[in-house]
Amino acid sequence: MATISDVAALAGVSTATVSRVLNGKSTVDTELVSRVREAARALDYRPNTVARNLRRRDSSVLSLVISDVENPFFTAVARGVEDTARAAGYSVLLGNSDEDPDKERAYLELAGQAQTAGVVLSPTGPGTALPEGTPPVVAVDRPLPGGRHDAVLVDTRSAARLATQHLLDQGYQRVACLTGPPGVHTAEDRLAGYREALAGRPELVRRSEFKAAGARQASELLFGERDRPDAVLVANSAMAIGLLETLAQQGLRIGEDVGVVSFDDVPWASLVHPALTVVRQPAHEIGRRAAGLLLDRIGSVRGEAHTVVLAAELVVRGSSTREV
Amino acid sequence: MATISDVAALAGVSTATVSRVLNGKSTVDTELVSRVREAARALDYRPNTVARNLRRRDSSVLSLVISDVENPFFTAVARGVEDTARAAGYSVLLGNSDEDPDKERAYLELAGQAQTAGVVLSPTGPGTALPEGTPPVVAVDRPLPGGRHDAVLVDTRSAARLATQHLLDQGYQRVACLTGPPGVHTAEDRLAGYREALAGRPELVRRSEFKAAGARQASELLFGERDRPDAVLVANSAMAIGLLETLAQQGLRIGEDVGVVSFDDVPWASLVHPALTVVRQPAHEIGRRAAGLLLDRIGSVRGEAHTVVLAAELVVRGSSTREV
DNA sequence: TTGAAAGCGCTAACAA
DNA sequence: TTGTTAGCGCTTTCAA
Repeated sequence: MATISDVAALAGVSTATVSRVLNGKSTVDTELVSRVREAARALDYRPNTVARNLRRRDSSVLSLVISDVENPFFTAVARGVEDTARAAGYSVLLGNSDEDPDKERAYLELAGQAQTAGVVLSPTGPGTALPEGTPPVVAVDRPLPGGRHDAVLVDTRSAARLATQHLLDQGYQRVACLTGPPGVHTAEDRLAGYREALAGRPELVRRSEFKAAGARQASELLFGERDRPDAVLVANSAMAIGLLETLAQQGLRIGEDVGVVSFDDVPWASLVHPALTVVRQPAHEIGRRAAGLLLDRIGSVRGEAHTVVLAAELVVRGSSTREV
Repeated sequence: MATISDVAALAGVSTATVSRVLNGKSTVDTELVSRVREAARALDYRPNTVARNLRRRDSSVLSLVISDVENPFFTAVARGVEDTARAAGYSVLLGNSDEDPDKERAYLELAGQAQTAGVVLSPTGPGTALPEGTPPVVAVDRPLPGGRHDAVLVDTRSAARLATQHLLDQGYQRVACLTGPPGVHTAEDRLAGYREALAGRPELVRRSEFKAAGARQASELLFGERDRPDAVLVANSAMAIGLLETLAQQGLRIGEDVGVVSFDDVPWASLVHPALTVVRQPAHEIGRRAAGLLLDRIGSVRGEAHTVVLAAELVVRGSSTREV
């Protein structure tokens, strides 16, 4: 690979001039500009971004640390981040923390050491701490403890309340809530919304990790008991899979025997029968807004932390009604 | 952030000694080792990987350029890559080419300029060219033209043949193939397998991009014609969504009226009714093998290109049989 | 075993 | 407008 000195030598100028031409800084004689351009082309020169970043003490890559790459919600967030990052000339380094605080920490360390310009992070839990040297952070989906950081969240509590209320309105009597692990903000928030809607009715709560396997186990317990629920609010789409598998296995008809509302609209929601009623979160927009906030923060270090709270939308389909 | 000089100053040694201690190179007096260690801890020192990479002229990050982050197949490949990369002390820079050769090129440029140690790439198409300065590459899912690069592929042609044969064996008469864009290797391969199984019977081929929307359009055309197919082999899970939506809309019963086999086993395949018969590709293993090949290649620059071809498995469920 | 010194490729003061 | 020079933070000869 040709270096800047090779280009300078071929063009008969100093490396400083080459740098100026290539970065469009200050003004350079048009004659020299074309000589440099030509030399660069002739040598098929590409600037070494590592060297550039070292010198400039920043870079044009953002880190994105998410808790589950196989979750379509986070995948859509990632696209949102990538889209606005790209438009601003940034690229995105993705890390999958897999809900593991150790992995999360490793990726945050990397973000700092690798001179990443900033990070979009969906924290694994309340224990998330930012290592020394971490660049500006925007939290998504879940807030960072301390509230000193920008965040893009969803009003998932109201959504859970509305969803639960909807099930009650449809005549379901024993509405259960299948939510995520204790301490995880989204899990607690959805649970809180559920409780609000219940308004004193007996509650029926089960927890598992945000994966299909855990939700299947929890569902089996839930429906193995004497006082079965006749409706379930489930906290994400992976868990919905575990729940629906269990219902099918037990011969329970969705909608008719058991009303279901799941968080996250997924492409297959309309393909199951009856179609799945969901709480649709604006995942792509979350990513776009987060990247936007981060870019602002990188541009000018203003003080206050901004928290953007987006609304979720209840999309009613067949799984939450008996009038099929 | 503390630098290596700060540590050296505090420990009363040279930066060279600090470097030696931190990298475990050559032998350093135990006394000095502990002084350096302590100084590093006191200052909460973290090496600047950018500077290190510049000097060492390599790095411990791999690039992964895939053609669609929202496709569960590629997401699973990504996990495979990440898992083995992490185990070897590498991290992964993800780029989403979105089937766009320009984006792909941009990410490949980045991989080279950012001194990435290697790249795992699912090429967008036959036009994919590697820019000057691209590190070692291993192709996944689709081969790179020229055959000079390592690749991890799936024998998708045999799988398509078997899947088609299975539909014929089940008594379907007019089997159609809904495949990807012309020139895309996987699209052509699956089509070829379909044709082999047809063995002279009239073929019925439609193409679209590998997305739900395109497949829906194509399906509408396919089922709007006089001579409708009574079975379809569809080339990926996103396209399957478009197809199933169309069938539902037209009131056609899956399995009974129209047999369906789709590529890629997805979590929701068993939730639709009847459950979806699929060709299961070992996505996670593809990722693991690709990362393994890449790490080998990075370790020692041996000549020959290796191509690993993995088998796919037909998983028969209800959508491809009439005996529901 | 240790330190001095050079330099990875680039950018940014500072002079000219 | 251009070139000279001094680093960014680290690793690695080369001497001592």
